[in-house]
Amino acid sequence: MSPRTPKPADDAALEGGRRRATINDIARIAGVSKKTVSRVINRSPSLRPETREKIEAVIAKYGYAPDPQARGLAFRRSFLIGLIYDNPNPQYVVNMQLGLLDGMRGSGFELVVHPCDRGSTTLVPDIRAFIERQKLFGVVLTPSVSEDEGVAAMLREIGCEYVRVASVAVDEASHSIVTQDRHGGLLAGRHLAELGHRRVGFISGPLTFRSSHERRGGFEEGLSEHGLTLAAEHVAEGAYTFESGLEGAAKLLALPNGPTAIFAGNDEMAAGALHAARRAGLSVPEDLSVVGFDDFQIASRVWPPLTTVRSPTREIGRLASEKLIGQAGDDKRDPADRLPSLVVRESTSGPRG
Amino acid sequence: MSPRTPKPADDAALEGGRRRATINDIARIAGVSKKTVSRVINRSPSLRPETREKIEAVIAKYGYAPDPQARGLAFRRSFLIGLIYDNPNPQYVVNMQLGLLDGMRGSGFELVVHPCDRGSTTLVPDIRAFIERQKLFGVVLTPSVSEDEGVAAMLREIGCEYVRVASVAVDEASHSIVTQDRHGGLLAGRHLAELGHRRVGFISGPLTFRSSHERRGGFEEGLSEHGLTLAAEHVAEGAYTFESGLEGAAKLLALPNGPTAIFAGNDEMAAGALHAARRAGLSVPEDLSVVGFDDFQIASRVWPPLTTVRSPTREIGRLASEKLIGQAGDDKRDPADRLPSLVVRESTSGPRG
DNA sequence: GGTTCGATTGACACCGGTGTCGGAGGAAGT
DNA sequence: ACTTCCTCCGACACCGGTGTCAATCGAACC
Repeated sequence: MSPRTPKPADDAALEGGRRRATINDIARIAGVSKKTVSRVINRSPSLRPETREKIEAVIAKYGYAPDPQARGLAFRRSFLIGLIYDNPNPQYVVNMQLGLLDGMRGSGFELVVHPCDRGSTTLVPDIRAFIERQKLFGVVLTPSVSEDEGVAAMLREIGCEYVRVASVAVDEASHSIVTQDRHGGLLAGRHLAELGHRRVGFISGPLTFRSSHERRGGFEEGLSEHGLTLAAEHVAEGAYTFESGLEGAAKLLALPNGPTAIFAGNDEMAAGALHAARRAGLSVPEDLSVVGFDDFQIASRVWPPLTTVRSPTREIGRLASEKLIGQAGDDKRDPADRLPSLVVRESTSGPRG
Repeated sequence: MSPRTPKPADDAALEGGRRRATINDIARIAGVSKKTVSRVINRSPSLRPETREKIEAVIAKYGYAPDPQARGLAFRRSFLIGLIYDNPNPQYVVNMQLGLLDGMRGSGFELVVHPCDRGSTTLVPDIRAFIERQKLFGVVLTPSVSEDEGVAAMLREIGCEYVRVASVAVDEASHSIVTQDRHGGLLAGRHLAELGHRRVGFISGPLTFRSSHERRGGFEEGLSEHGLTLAAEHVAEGAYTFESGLEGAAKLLALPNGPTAIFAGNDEMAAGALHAARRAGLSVPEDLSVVGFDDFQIASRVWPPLTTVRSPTREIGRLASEKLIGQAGDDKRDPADRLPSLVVRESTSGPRG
């Protein structure tokens, strides 16, 4: 009937917690304009401390939190972070998500996931539509989409914040996080060399992945520290899949003077190598040592448990989201936490005899 | 200088694709009010077909898509779906996410992930804050949070749409998707009985998970079809973890007249059972048959590859999101697709002798 | 032919925030 | 005492949609 509901009724709902407070409520109760409340929310410096405190008290009392949608509408930008990935390994994806969420906690941002297919002809427009539709604040890209320059160019063009996680610096420092895969490969190479192996093999990931080259490069570096080299015929090209690891290892083991140790580009392929060894009647580690990469769950579930390189995926994820929302800065943690490390289990030993 | 920028300049940006069209642009160009454009977006029935077509043509020409934030603000509800989970298995989580995205494709909704800890004392308020902050359209809950009545009560109280994925109907049909774990257990029981085993063991998941009871119940049902029963001393309580599977199996294998076959509540525990058998000097399947549940990657990576029950997680996820956004209905797929199925590999055979 | 009525459509306020700009008020300068 | 300047704050429009309600229109009615 009456043109406007009387305010007291609204306030009752507010007090009772049946209605969330809005900026108007806070402004009215604190006796200021909504713009001033907005200034408190956005940490504007030009505010008298008393005013700020008065408003903060009211905000605290009513548990007010600004509506991200309304704020986003006015800002022309949402408070959502997109994770764009094409890595099919579930554990990688989940660890990355957990890390991203670690870095976003308490920031008011949310994580929206967006798997994609790098082989798709509509990759770039699809990602673009995703970003523009939701007016994403920014995106995190992981390998191998993170290595796609077409996608990166589009992101720059539309002015979307982004962080690319990759095994080498594929972009300027503010836009990339490097995973130091080379260092991981080096640890694997050193380990096998130190155990006394002379003939070692390598099963690479797909050559379209930078990490394949980095892991191999580091591996060769580790070997060379001990005067060893990686013979070309002892390298098999895999695809980061179990089956490709099985086939690659089978090929190497069929060689007349094959390797006594194999470094596989990831745990999945190392598990395949274990199966290949079993089929060839070889026991691990006595007849063949195997080293993996990632230290995902599978590494400790297979038999024998895999010696592998642990990659700090979750930590990397945390860094990525912190960098994206500009909360980086005072990172007091040891940078060594971000380096891959070697986890020695039972799949490696010195060569027989 | 001038109070308003002349429109022509804006239109140039629009034509050039440098500016996204808004409802105002469409209305102006189509020569109608924005409210009428809004009506075509929302499929309002009271619109003359010619008007609708005229507007749709303009929308198509400019590739207009409504801004979810603005729409959400007016609707007091976002177009985000939350996935709330506490299942620590990466593959489960990723498959579920993929399934949810399958069901949401083209609907304009996005998926926001929210892992949680069911043991936390602030579980309910945390989830509530998550939902209210983003004004989520709805949420999907997976085990075991999906079985929490406190969470469900809160969801009903705040009027949030939700779908609970669980192994039994924990809520009314419109709010739950049941995974038929009992049927999966039955397949495992039948399989082992048909192979000729007489003494079989079971390693359960945590008793706080409904699925633990369902899988066991189905298993016993399958056994009983062949006149077998599950002896109480042949049951070990696990926790769905590799280690608990290892310990549980070790306990059963140490029994004087232990089981010749073990059904583990999931693949992780089955992998643990494999390790326990190896440590006990038993070979699988000759001395011990092992059956898992889930058919995650690990099942085919261990040695011997596991006979296991495949759960259609991705399919379940698709159903969940379709139900949530009300796109269910004409599902012409075979309902049998949603039933667990048995995948026979090399970890099972008849008992020795 | 005037009236009634349902089907279409538009004007306007509103969702809950932010940007712009101008005004009030006190301190400092002359 | 009168400017001048700076600090702090509010009025108002706007972001891009939707809800409400009234206006318009042609067809059907008496």
